Amino acid sequence: MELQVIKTDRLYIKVAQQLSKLIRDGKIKPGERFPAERDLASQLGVSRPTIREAMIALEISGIIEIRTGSGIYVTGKKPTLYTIDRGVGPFEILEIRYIIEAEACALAAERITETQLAQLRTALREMEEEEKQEDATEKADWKFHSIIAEASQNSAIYLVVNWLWELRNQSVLSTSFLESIRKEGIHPSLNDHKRILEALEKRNPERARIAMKHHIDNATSAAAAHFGPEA
Amino acid sequence: MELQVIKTDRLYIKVAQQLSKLIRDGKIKPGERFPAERDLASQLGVSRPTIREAMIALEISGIIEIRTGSGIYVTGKKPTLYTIDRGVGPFEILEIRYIIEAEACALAAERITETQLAQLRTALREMEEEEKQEDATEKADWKFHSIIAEASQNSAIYLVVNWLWELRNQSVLSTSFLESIRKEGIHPSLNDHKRILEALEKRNPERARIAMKHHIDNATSAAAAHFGPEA
DNA sequence: CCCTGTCAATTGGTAATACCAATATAGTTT
DNA sequence: AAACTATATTGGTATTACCAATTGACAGGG
Repeated sequence: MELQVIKTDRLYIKVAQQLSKLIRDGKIKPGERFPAERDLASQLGVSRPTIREAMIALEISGIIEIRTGSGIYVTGKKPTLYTIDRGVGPFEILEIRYIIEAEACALAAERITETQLAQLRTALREMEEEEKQEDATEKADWKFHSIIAEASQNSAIYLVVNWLWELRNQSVLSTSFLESIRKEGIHPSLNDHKRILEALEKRNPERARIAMKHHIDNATSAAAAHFGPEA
Repeated sequence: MELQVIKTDRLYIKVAQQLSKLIRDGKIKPGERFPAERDLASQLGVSRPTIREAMIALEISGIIEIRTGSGIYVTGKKPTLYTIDRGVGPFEILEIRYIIEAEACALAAERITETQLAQLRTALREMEEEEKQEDATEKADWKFHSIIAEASQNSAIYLVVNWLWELRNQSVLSTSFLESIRKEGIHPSLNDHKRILEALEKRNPERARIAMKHHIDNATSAAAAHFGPEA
């Protein structure tokens, strides 16, 4: 018999759970602002430092955004994975994306809804628009991949894929790497994405898997040609 | 031209980065205790609430453990992924593990060191010992899979695999599910793990991939037989 | 009527101080 | 040597204060 350590949750954790429940229940919608810290403290019967501690937990999970002098806003983002010490290199990101996004694509081919197909078409059009701009942000590219992860109907896959994209965008190493790629005119291939979409429209898991692998292979080759494969 | 929002980091983030650097640099080793909050505040020239806010960030990344009345200890864990709202079901965990751990195993077959092979043999022996106990915790099972993820030499894979295991152990739904499985005498198959180890010893990626897929298939079938596949 | 500038109120950021509760350590007693 | 007690050290939470950023209201000028 193994005894478990009795550890009561700290107050800030309880408060954070309560506040995230307000968001989950739709009481405070994306874009809306929380009551001020002082008001929340009063309503919940806790101190302002405790509210601030709870807000830190919510902030780093990504579901709120804190703006000094303005307020605390619900981002509308799903809670994301978070790591403080990011030492993941760009090729490691590509390698794990090759593994996970290919299979996510195959699962999506079986499980995708018509709504999600329509969303993918929209994202593809946005990518076409983005490509005309000089310093596009690849928001549409991320959206495209995020919809596929969502269509896999596995929330762990969804969380991990979005974390990888966030990692890719936040990492100093990765962003300077991506900026160099952009300057050299290397863009995510629209043709690759069109093939992915076609495979999903045909609900063909094998073709979807192959199309996504091909796409990430291309991205990896482009990166390797730029930096060399050891980066 | 796209303007970027100028946003300075908050003080607690700067402090958290500094403190995690102390750990990374080996200044404070696993098991060791941080100076008291009051002392840290004095040394860093910030207030105690700011130290506490920074510690919250480190706590939920898993690299420190806070014990009331005792102190703040370095856990020795690598920073883990963290999500507040865990809605990932046990079958979703198994599904993504099927995807990622199989490929991690194939990569490990190419990249594993003799030291890691020795660590795997030790973990296997510990699993044998654990199986004799009535309420084993599967620590050795986790260790076995964690070593393989590490041997893949992809830190993103390592982070995600450990996050999945932590998710599996922390989720209320998953732990009650695992407890039911344990009560019915369903244990992780030692034979499966032996086959995985053999494939890694032979440095055969294809056999390693197949062995890991077979193992997770077996775990999924056992779970499905118990709960039904919609859980 | 619209735009700009100013001021005050509201908001978050950080700090200092206080007190409570949990733990650890040292000393005393059995 | 072990057990018990007391004290010091530690984290947990709260109160209050002040600073800085933002927002909104209002007034004045074009």
